[in-house]
Amino acid sequence: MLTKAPRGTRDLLPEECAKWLYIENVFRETCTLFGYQEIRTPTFEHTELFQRGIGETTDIVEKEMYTFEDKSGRSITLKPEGTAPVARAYIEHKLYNNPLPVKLFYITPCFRYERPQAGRYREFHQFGIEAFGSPSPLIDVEVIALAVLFFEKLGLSQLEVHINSIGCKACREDYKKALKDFLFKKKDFLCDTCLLRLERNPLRILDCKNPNCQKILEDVPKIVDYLCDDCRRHFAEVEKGLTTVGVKYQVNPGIVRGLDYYTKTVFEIISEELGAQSTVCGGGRYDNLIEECGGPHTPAAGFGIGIERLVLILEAKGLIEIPSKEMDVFIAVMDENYREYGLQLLYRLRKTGFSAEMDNMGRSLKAQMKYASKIPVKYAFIIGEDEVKSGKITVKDLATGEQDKVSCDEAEIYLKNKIRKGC
RNA sequence: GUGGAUAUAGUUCAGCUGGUUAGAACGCCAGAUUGUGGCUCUGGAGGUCGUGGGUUCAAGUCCCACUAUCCACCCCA
Repeated sequence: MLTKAPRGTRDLLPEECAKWLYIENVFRETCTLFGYQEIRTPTFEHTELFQRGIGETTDIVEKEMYTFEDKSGRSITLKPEGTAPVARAYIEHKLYNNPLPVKLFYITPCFRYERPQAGRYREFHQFGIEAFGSPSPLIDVEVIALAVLFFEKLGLSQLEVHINSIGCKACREDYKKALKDFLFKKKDFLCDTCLLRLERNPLRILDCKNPNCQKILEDVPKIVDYLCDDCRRHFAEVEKGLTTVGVKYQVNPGIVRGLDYYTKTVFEIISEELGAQSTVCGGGRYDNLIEECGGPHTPAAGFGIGIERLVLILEAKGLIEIPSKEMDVFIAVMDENYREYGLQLLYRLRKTGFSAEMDNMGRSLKAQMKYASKIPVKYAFIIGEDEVKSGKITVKDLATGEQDKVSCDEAEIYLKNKIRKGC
């Protein structure tokens, strides 16, 4: 236990960190292009926020939250998703006094107590964006388009965009009733979990994967047929907007999303590279969340992207760039007598902006050279008796094996000309 | 929470029906006549065989429990 990360968590070793950093940079870049600004919210919140925001009957709140009491008896929960905390911050800091819409993005760890699986961890990370204050379908379009552009920048253009509308409060109730009536007649053919859902949350039956239920669902009433005029118009404009900005999508009536706060547009972006967890991005519009959390009526929309899943896809497709960790210089010294001379040069180079390294293991010159080529490093500076006497360092290009003599004073200039960097 | 598979060096694995000091490859470290890497050769370090019980003269090898990992269900990112 002592030497093992807790179940469902993991360490990102340097090589993996480099990949994450690259992806994060692409995400930040994309968000900036769309005018979204970064926000960072706490790792934990009052439990109440998630109960109220996500919904008491959702799986997340019912069985997946990391909830505990702190030393003064407050109920605290590690954030299971990113939207509710951002919504809370929006209200707390009265960001609605800014010119609307307020557009924010975040990169955050999330925590859910579940059995780990392919692309599923107990601590996982999300990229997300939220746009507050605009009821316009063009915001829905922008949110989806931002995700799509982000994936494209990473080289992923084959991902499927599935969209649906689950209506507003009013039309959803009508639909739920119609759905219940329909399914009630077929209840003998539904699986056990769907029978439970029939009472508690009938919408959830729509994405059941049980083959028998799937068959029944073929003729199920579709929510698009129950949308009110406003919701119908909204959805049509989302579709039109997506087409205008060149986002390919498909309408999928099965997309209902597991969080209670969604209204109108919901969407998922799916990859076939992931096993059972095929959703890499999920989001939609949530026009009531801010008000339910005690803020002014504020329509909003956003998405969350699972970073671990994204990395899995990029790795499967060979699209992940691993930046070279090659260093500029290794200073190899003959023996202890020349260490000080080398050390001075080492820090001179580092201060100038060259990455430089020197032996700290008491290795022989030969072993130092061996180590230098393993790091790896572009140039080895060799310092011994001759070099110190003449003031000229032996420089070896480890790629070609060629050697040069360079005045110690002009080492930076030499490097600058060779690798166009620093100074 | 449910089901299935797995658990041997840093890594990937071998170890047949239980039988002497648990192996290989790669990696790591050090040498190959003394101021230099990548190739080659030689040597070395490194394993409570997931943990705890049990069966047996004897268990990495059989049985049980626990833990962890992987996969799937549920649900989601």
